[in-house]
Amino acid sequence: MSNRLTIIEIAKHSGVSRSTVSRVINDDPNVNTETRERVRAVMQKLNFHPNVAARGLAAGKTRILGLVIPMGVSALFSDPYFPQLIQGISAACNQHNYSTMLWLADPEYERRMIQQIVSSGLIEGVIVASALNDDPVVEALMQRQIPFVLVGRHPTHTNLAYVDVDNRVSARDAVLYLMRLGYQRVATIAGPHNMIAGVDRLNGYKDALKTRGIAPDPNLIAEGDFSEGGGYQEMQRLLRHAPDAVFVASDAMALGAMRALREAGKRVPDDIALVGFDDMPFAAHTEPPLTTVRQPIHRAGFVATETLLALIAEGANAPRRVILPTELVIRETCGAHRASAKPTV
Amino acid sequence: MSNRLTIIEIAKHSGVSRSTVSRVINDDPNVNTETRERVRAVMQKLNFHPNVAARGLAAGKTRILGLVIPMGVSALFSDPYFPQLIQGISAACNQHNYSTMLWLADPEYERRMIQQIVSSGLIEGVIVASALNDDPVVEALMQRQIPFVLVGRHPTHTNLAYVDVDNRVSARDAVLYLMRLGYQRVATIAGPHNMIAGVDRLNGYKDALKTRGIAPDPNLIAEGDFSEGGGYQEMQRLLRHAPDAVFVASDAMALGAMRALREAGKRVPDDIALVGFDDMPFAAHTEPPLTTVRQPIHRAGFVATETLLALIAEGANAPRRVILPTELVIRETCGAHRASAKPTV
DNA sequence: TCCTTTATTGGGAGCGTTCCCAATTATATG
DNA sequence: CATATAATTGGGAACGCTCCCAATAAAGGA
Repeated sequence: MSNRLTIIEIAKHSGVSRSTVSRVINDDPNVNTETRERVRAVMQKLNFHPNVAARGLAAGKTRILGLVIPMGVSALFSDPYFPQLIQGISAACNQHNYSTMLWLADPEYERRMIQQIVSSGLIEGVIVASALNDDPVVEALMQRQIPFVLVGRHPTHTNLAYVDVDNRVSARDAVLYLMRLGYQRVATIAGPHNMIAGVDRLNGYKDALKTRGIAPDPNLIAEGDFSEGGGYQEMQRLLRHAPDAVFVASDAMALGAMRALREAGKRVPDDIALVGFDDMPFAAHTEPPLTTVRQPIHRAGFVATETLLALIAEGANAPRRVILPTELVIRETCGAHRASAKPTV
Repeated sequence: MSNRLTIIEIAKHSGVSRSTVSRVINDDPNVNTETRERVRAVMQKLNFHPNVAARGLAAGKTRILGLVIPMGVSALFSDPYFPQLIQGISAACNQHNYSTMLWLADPEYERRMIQQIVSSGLIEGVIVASALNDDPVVEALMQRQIPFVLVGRHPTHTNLAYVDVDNRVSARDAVLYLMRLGYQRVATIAGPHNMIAGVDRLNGYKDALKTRGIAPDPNLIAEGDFSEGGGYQEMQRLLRHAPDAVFVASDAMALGAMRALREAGKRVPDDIALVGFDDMPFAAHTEPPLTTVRQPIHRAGFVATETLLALIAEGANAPRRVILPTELVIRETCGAHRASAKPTV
């Protein structure tokens, strides 16, 4: 706080001008090698680091990115999705020498916050995680022309930059897999309809049915909220319609579903098979271990960051869309390893 | 980015000087009420927000806090502890109109990062979550005289500001509770010895033994790393020494312990009772539900933030230490509700 | 050797605020 | 009504840096 070290001090100590020091800091090639070394040494010795606010003001570059996590999905924040995402983002930031500013968009403060982000002039770009379908953050960002990338595609603005997995195809494949295992009444606990990942996965489920020429049965389709509690609740409801397998759109919900099944005295997978989505760390340790669609969350964060950086550096002609691959991780809840499993294909 | 709105534009539009606009922005009382309203209206209409970097430069106040999460505890980041903490911090920040900057202190970049934080001049103070015992972040912060508060007390620098729960007493009470339930061979899976919470809880365990005049048996003391995997592993080891109850220093480890017990064919709590620590959201949903020490993590984040803000505002004479209460949440893994439980007190 | 080109360096101006002091106006006091 | 006092306002300077252009030194070519 007090009398901070400035570029001028460094200049004095190394017998050059303020400008030269600035050049050294910014790796400008137009500096004599010897001079550069000398200045560097002084900076090191005095443990000098340029003032970010001043650089931001003078150059408009702050090396700071914003990360917005809408709190409509607050419940979600208690599952490991966001931590993993944040780790990915953070890793990329470290690598590129950027820092991250975090906003949990508490709805009450949301508007104010958006303004702050967008107008602070502090931030070079923004990553928006799991936006709701009609998220005002996205609108504000578009309006202000701040570079930003979504984690998860946007339902209506299709040409925004984003990184995502192919939720629809992944879901379809998972359901088809269950069907190949011989299950006849495959239900789903979908994600909320106001999140694109939720609807995409539901559509994938329907695609699978269609492929097999089966009409979707509303009784076999439940809508959860991606949380454990939601999965528990919806599974109880589904139970009344006797599915023999359930595609659950998140591992957290699958956890809840398993709890409901346990309480109902149903065995997994013998009575009802389950496939989850996410491959959260705990999925390998449930009883029995959960078959699930693995999505590379950490990687998504990493890639989103790099995409954003590219967007900032290259403007509109940077690559804008990345689809990351998923993988069906076959463990035990799908019953693939049972004797009684009867693959039909 | 381009031609941003500045205070001067606002001044022109409202027919006053730059200074007056600045006064309005900063709620300086020396402004005519009428003028104030007028300026406010203009700002609103033009959707003006002052440039953070400029304010930071001119006034040294940025309304930005730093949050450092040392990545030595990276594994931890996959359990809901940090999300809850972050939510608490974020809530407090929103309330006080501050923002948070997040650093996951990847060891490799740790030094560089510290410098950045500390010297960026961007940050008014720092919250350090779960510092390791010898964390260089803490040293750097002390040296640079940046206001900061720890979540979890520091082992050696006892007069640093922190918020914490009384891990030692809480652990002791939990263990005493198990003993009152009649268990004879109470073991523990402790946290890592390089984290103060780990050693405090272990000491609490030892305190309880001492109270009952029992010498600690090294065979009944395992050291985990606060992770599920660690709990699993350590429980397998403990099993060889036939404990009848285990105090597990984190819920995540308790989860792993339960998995180990399941695989070993032991029933909980009939064969071995368990008490965890944290009361993570999933603790209520394990099979059977986990008895555990609840600590108010969200609240800790909130209070830590307010403590930091006080520190920034009032300097050294702000309140510096907060101990938050814990609560033993009795569910089923402790066997309290069994017929076979035989309370001795 | 003189002139042109290139490599380095220096310094003024400006980024958008806040802070401080001086100026102006309104209000109160005798 | 004149003067002291309070309320309001304006503008210069500074915050620490980058950018741009001009200046100087070194090097190459005729």
